[in-house]
Amino acid sequence: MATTTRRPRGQGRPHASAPGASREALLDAAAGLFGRQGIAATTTAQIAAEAGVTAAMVHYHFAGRDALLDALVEARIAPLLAQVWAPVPEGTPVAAWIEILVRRLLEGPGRTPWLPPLWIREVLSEGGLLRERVLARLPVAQLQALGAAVAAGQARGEVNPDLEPRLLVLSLLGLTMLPLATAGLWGRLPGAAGIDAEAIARHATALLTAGLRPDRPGRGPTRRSR
Amino acid sequence: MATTTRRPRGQGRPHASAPGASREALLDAAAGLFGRQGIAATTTAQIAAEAGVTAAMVHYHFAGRDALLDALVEARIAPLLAQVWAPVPEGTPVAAWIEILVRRLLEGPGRTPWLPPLWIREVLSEGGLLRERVLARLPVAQLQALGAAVAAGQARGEVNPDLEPRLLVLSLLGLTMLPLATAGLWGRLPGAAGIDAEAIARHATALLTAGLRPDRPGRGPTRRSR
DNA sequence: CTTGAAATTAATTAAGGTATTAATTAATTT
DNA sequence: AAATTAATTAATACCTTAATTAATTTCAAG
Repeated sequence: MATTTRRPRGQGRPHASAPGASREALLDAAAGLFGRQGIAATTTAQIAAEAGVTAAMVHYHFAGRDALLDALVEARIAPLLAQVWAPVPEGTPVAAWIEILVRRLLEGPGRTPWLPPLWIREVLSEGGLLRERVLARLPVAQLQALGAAVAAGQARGEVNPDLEPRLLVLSLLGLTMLPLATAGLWGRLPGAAGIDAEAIARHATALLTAGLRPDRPGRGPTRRSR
Repeated sequence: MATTTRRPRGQGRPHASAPGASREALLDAAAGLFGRQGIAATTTAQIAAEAGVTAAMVHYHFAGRDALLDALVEARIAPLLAQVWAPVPEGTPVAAWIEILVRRLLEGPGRTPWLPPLWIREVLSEGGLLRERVLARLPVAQLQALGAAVAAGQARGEVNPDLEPRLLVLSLLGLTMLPLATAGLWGRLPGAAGIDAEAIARHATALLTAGLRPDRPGRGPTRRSR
């Protein structure tokens, strides 16, 4: 829990520090709590406490609780989205494209502890409170381009024809963000310690590349360098 | 919205109907609302209204809102869990086992509209309100048996060695429950209509079987009979 | 220095939610 | 029948939370 310097602050304007510091602190506190507890279960008082200010500050820096959500998407989530969906070189083959996306997902959002649970819960889940706001910022053109590339690959016989191009991105999320979001869960299942982002990346890539089948039947484990 | 006969009911004990009817109605209403809005965002008053009774009934049939969650897990979720994890014949090969699980997931939980979102949001997600309750009912032995079978298959060179056995079940959920839970989302993305449970099953099975690669390079689409 | 704007806390208010109790009617037992 | 138990609504007390306002302190510009 927020190990910020929590000396009880008196009333009045505080001594000069980084400008906008408390605003940033509120956004960070909100992101963390939302990731851990979900948005609906988090009160403004909790956010303020974790940020080291009072609840009134939420209404000073933002118009209210709802506007805080807008600001969070704008300031913390949109940049990560842009990072993942940055353009790939023209003509990148589908398999390579997918692998790039997996790597980016695990290097950006995957390293932001609050993001995977927040994404799963508040964007993908039915009735999630960030759905509309994030939906409006999805890079639709990029998504469609990937779908088209997959379909083209299928037509040329280079991509598994039983795959549904429009489900592929969701599968990607299911193989990366979902395991990350549930990390706290399997810690309590017997014998499931020591699964880190690297393991998730290897597993996801392996599954996407070859499915359950061995890469070349009969070989030993392929040691993936890093 | 609950198309039950909603004639305003007077005070006092109602005329005999199915015994325990209002209790069941409350559980159904809770499941539906929880699936659509999430647990934290659903009030007892909403549940009661959808069930056609007053909020006081929640405290009559259950000890309170919290005990309602226990009852929901017991009466509505545990049976679905048991159905999915019913034993498979001794010695079933890994690939077939996985395919059985995919089919069961889509035929049981997958046909229960409220379950996928509820599972994603309240079981898998960090801080989900059903986590502890469901965790206590997971068929740990079954899960471990599957993990062991996968590891054995890898040792014999029959299963992709880069897969992480302990992540496989989660991957299964990511390829089945997650797309179902987000069905409401892609309805609003351009050109993504008409993806039903059948399509999800085909996509998931294809991905698990062969990954992105065509089954036998150069062939046309394999028409999967059903 | 003085004055107005900025950043913050404390205190208050209003809305909404859960749980509780009393009253009411139907069913069951004696 | 009479008494008791079961199922239900209505009213309300209590608590939590979001939002507002007033007071307080610091900063920056003339």
